[in-house]
Amino acid sequence: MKPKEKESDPRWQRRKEARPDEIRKAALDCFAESGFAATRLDEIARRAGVTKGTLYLYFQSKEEIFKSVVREEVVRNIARVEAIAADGEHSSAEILREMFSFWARIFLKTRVGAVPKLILAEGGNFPEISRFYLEEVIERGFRLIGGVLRRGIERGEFRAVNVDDAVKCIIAPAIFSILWKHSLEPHGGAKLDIESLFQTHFELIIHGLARAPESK
Amino acid sequence: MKPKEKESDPRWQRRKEARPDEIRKAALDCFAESGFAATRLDEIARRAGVTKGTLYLYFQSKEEIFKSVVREEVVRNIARVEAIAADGEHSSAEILREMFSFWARIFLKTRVGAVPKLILAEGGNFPEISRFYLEEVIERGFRLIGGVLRRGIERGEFRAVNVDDAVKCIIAPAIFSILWKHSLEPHGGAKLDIESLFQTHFELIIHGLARAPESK
Amino acid sequence: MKPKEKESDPRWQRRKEARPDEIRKAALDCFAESGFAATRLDEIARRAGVTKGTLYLYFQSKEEIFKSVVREEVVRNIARVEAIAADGEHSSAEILREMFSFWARIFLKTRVGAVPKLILAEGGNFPEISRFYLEEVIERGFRLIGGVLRRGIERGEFRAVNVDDAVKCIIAPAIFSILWKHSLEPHGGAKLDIESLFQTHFELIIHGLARAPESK
Amino acid sequence: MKPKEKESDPRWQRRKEARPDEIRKAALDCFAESGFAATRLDEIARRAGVTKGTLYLYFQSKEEIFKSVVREEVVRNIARVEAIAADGEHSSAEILREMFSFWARIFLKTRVGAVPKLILAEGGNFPEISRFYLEEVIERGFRLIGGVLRRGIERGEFRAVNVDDAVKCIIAPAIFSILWKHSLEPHGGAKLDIESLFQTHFELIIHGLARAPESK
DNA sequence: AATGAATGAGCATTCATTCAT
DNA sequence: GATGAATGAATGCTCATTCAT
Repeated sequence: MKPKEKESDPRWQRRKEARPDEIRKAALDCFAESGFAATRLDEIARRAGVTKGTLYLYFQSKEEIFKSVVREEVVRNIARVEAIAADGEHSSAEILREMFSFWARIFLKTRVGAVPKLILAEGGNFPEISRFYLEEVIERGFRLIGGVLRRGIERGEFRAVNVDDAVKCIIAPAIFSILWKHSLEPHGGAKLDIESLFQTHFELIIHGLARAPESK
Repeated sequence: MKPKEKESDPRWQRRKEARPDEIRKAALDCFAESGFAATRLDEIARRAGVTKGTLYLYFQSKEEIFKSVVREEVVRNIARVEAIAADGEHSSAEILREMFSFWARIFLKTRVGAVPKLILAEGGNFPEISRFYLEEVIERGFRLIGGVLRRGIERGEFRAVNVDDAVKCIIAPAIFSILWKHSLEPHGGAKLDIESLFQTHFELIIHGLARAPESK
Repeated sequence: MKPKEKESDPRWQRRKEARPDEIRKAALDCFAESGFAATRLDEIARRAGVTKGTLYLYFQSKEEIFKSVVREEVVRNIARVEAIAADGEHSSAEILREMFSFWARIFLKTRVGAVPKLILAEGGNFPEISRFYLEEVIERGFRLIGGVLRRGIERGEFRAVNVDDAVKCIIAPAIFSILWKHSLEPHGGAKLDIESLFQTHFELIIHGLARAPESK
Repeated sequence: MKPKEKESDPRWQRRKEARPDEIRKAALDCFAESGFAATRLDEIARRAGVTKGTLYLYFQSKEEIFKSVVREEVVRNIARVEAIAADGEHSSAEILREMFSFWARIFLKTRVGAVPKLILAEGGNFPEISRFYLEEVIERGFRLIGGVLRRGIERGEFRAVNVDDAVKCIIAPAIFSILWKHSLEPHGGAKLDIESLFQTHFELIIHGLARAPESK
């Protein structure tokens, strides 16, 4: 036995810290598959490799698990997007493209994409979560993209469109993508070629936004 | 008592036919507000002005009510959109604009808008419904818009974009609108000005689609 | 079958009204035997001849069942005691004796005696119940007996003792009796001869222990 | 770290012996406040300054803790009461008064008073404890008081009453006091003036209510 | 056709108990 | 001796579904 190594055993240290994360991971999987209400704590526990009681060592309730998942999986990505937007060297169009690219990598290739779907699907029953998500994610994201658009308009890169609306038009296909991926594709929807969609969307938007320089 | 007049009372006859529709109406309201899982049959019955037992006279289960609501609310709108698309006189851009207008009128101003939200949010738990909706509504809608786009490209009105992708880009803000209206606006999201959003979207898309006629 | 007799079938009518009462009866038995916390809803349901779900047709929660039992079993006896006390013809001593007699009949011969025990045992976890019982039963009872004592003192029947204290001294053996009956007698305590105890108590209270030295 | 000094540290040695007592003390507090069922081992451990696991070093189960508390808190007081009763010099009335005084000091001013309440309230679920308490405390106490009464009657100090009943009448207000203090006073019951109550009780018992009509 | 009382399987949550360290 | 993470059986409560009337 190795009772003394407790502190120094790296496996132990990892496990101890890892437990809540494993639970969150399992929970995200379950929530993504079945939604909040339809997810059973038994199932989360099973996938996390613990028992139901253990969940309550780390979280106060099913709802707290949900909140924690949302916070943990989402907030950690906000800063990254903000970093992209803060880039001053590239053209506004390139920044937009980079943001799309990030979105595609993070939200479409990982299970995190389920979070926005969850918010839309069941946020109604969790007003607090909705508000939190609205403030911490959506409004922050809108501000970011709005900033890039304004910058582009000021620099003469873009036409003077209604920025608030344009932001939504730009984001909409990204939202559409994750909903499609999570809700329709598994049930017979045609496979979505995200790269192609974003490429086309980017083209449309840029052509739509761009001042026709030589026109006139 | 007047048990005998039941049959001959015209009001009764109308009611008799109307029952399932009233239930569907009540159910749609409930589903739209709370989602499928969180909706109680008690509540549907209450709003329909009947008792819980009565629901089972017309529907086999909660799930069947859900399916029926989706089917019923959907089929009645398909033909209308197709009629608009079939219009051969106007320019492709005008047809698109007209379709947006229809969407705004029907899906955003009535409870029907809840249906797409329901599909996206909880379709995962009803593969059959998802498949039905996919085939009967989404693919049909895609084909419609895709047709208009191809027509526009053939006529030289639009640039030669990837039609499949462009369809999604065009539809996405409409989807976004109903999700926002149903899931975020009631919980603190800024009020969405649909008219303005669609106007901006249309502008962007048309500029994005349009061949710069004088360029070159 | 007799589908038409629903209204006129006396058994049906009785059953319909009787359900909550049957549940209360079963609940009182369970509570008396095991206390509030240790009583299982399954057990109450079983004894009432219904299922667990049925309990919730008539009561909102386990606590509400408890409250209802207390109210129903206790309040209905208050008026009777008050009627006894209102008697103006008999001597104060006779009224006291009559009250003892009532107590013995009701609280010691029926399961109702468990109620005070429950209050004492678990009232701490249900402050609302404690307060209710205190106001509706205890203070009302104290006032009644206090009234008789004051009447006796005014009439010269009794010595001028501290009425508030005397009330408690008079009631105490009655309380003691039900606690003994419910908590000790079933586990080996000697069988309590209530009649004899009350007789002795009455004697003691009226005449005291001390031999009146100069009398004789 | 100082693992080696453990053995030699006098404070530690004391602690070592004190552990079970600290646990019992904490447990008594909890049981007194919430009753047996509603008391959590977590809470006992917290108040005893140890962890839940430690409880199982000293006691086999929650029930064993309960039993131990009752036994420990009770035996230490038996001899004292017997010493009082053994007094041969004073009058029987004075001995009774002294016993009341002891009761008031010990059972009403310290946490020990909770023990009788626990027995009465939850003894039903612990037949073994009830029997133990009955034999070791109650019957012994009854014998003591009964002895004093018999002595008083033989000496001509008291009237010839039924001794078995009289013992209960004498003890009842003492029981009543601790029940009131523990169960009703904390939830809105009027504050009990024990000194006054016992004084009145003593008076009543010794002299009774009735004015001795022929006395002088 | 309509009712609504009754059902019972299902689930989140609690907590006494265990045991590896 | 002491810990505290982990357990899992137990239980109050919900709600879709049934069926006698």
